[in-house]
Amino acid sequence: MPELAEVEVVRRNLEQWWIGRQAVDVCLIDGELVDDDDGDALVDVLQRPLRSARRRGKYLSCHFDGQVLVFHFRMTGKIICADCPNPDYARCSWHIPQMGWLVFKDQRRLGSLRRMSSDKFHNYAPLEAMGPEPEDVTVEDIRGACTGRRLLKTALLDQSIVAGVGNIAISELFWRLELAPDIKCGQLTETDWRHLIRELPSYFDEIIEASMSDEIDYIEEGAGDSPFQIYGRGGRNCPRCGSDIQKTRVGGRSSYYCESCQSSTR
DNA sequence: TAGTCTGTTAGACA
DNA sequence: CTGTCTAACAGACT
Repeated sequence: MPELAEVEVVRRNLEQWWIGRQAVDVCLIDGELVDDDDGDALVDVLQRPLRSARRRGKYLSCHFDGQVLVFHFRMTGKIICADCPNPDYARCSWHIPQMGWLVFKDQRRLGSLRRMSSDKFHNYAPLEAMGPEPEDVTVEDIRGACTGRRLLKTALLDQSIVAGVGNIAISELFWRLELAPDIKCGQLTETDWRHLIRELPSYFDEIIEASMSDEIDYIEEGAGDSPFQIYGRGGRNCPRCGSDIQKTRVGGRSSYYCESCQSSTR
């Protein structure tokens, strides 16, 4: 569940489920989740009242008095609300009375959970290195960070340039902007740049809205329809012009695009 | 069995 | 120095 939008959905759900409450029980299921000697400290922090849940790029931070827990979900991590502490792939669970078990699930176990003091959090290196959020980024921020020969896709996936953009967002954004999947930074017109900057925040806003669930049981994936127009829809029809959606590889990752709308020659 | 996957990073290479 | 590619992480799925 790993792009900005999905992390933001988790953050909003945690605000509903957890803020002002405290867990009365903790199950640390996967010992490798934390450093060997830090399990007890993690269990202690998880039982303090949650003060706030914040997001920066794809990072989620949970703030307690004096302590912070920082999650990164990588490819398959997520936090759900369940009625037991050990559903499949659970790595750590904590029980909020009247609410249920909050479960950090992570099928591939690439995600991470770090505990640190509030002081340390304020200069936590991975967050310091993070570029501006999509709503704050400017044309100069992006253009200044990449030369004309660089793939736009690669530049946008670089978290130090813009925070939170993932591989799905790239396909969706490029389709909205009618940009070829392998367009280089130097090939964008002034208008393209302006549109990109404008579309970035609105894309995420829309996906967040479409992905939100006010159910207390936060959806497992796949239940509803995909909010995506292009990603994962190879062979189907472009919602705009009806042509076939193609799948290709750019910058080592899959890109979906409409051959007709997103022509390479401009 | 081989290829794939919403992420990140180190190292090889051009 | 720039930028791209691959492998690795670890596991499930097709």
